[in-house]
Amino acid sequence: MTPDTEVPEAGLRERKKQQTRELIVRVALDLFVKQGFAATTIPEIADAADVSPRTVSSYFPAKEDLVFDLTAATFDRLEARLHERRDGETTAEALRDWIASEAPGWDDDQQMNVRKRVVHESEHLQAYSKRFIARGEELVAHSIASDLGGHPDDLEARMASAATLALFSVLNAHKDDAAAADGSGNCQGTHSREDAVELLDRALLFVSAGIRALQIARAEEASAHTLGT
Amino acid sequence: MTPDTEVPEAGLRERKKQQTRELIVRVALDLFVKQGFAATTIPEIADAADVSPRTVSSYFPAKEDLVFDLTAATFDRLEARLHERRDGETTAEALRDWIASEAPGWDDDQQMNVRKRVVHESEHLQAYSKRFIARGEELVAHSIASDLGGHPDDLEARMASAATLALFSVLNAHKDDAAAADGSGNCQGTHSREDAVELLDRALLFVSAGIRALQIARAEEASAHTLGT
DNA sequence: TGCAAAAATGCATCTCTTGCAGAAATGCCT
DNA sequence: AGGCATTTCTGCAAGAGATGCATTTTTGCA
Repeated sequence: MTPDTEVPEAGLRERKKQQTRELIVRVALDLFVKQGFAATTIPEIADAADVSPRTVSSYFPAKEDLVFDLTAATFDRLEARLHERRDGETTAEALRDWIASEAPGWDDDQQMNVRKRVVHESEHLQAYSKRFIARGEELVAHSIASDLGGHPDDLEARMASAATLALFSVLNAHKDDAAAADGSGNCQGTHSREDAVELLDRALLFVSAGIRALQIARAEEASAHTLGT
Repeated sequence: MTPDTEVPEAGLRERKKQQTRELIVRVALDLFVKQGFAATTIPEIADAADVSPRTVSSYFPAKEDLVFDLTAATFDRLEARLHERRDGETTAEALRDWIASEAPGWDDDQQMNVRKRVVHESEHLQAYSKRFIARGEELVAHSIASDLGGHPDDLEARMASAATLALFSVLNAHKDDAAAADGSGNCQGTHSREDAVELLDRALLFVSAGIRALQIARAEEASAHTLGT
């Protein structure tokens, strides 16, 4: 057993690992932008990062995961945030909190912008990105279900989470617009910093209205039954 | 030019092609059930279907497409239905119509049940299935946007379509439950025939309530501006 | 300094995917 | 019926990613 704290600072070894990982991602995204995703081979990436191809594959089970490394981390944090919310804290509140802490980085982060550009011109990657959205939906659905005291596979929870996550489609679409309108490949921050929070609020409004509508409908149905209609 | 009608009956050649395609799908699903998706190779499938491996790959660009052949066709019909709706017909109405005509086949169809079983035990296939859901969302988002006179990438359209398509998550989840509860692999119709339409109605209720909420919010915001708040 | 764990590497293999050219079949016209 | 054009199927081969395994190198710690 390690004597004291386990989380504070990872060993130097761990840090180096992380460093290598980031290097590979950086190099890979670079090549993807220059030559396209499909046209870039893993050995190429390995060369550029000064590691063996086998190492790349070890870090990233699928080539596509190189593109979504940050995305995965973002959703990791969502998962953590949803799990560690205080008693009584709503999923909506946790989401708001999470977005508020994530969004500020989205505009400036070079990685994010590069990723967007790469994904934008590859149907395959767009499809792959859905995996992460799906993961988000799963997380939110479970969280909402626990709020509502229902099952994660209930229509309400499912619709609510799907609608909430739709936010990302919008966000990405807007960024694409910005990038496209820009003409040049350079698509740095246009907006979305506070947009993200604002959009989420609208989404939450939508969702809560929807849920309420279903609850009312159910109540009416129940009373109708009681009255023997 | 062909003399008269062009659509009525496809040539015999076309029919045979379709026949081969279906044979391959049938055989493939069979093997997938028996040995699992990953453990089944394309040459195996080709052998079983008495065609060359190259032919299989020609018909189905990706091995996964063998699993979702019917799914793709279903969404083809959705696309057609949404395109050919009469003036004034709501997306919701078209959806209802579409579901009503599709759902009856879902329970009995052996293919569907087999597909579900295969997909259920493969994360990879579950992820792949999202591609079709995404396509559906795209279609519905466009349709709704044209109803609302907005852009398909507007939050409302996006949320509405996402929430609507969430129906399939629920449907599949329920069928999974049924299959799991059944114990034996035999998971034939438990419900969902009319469930699908009923669920859709609930979904549409949810969606319309959400949209209305957003519209109201927007209106209030506008009046607030006018009043100089 | 030396040892044990962890990481990186090299190698081999399997499978999918795709392009290309030739063979086979199908449809149609004379 | 025969012949021709088109479409499909087939066989071959190369390219790339994913993965298991054994080996070497690095790192952390006693």
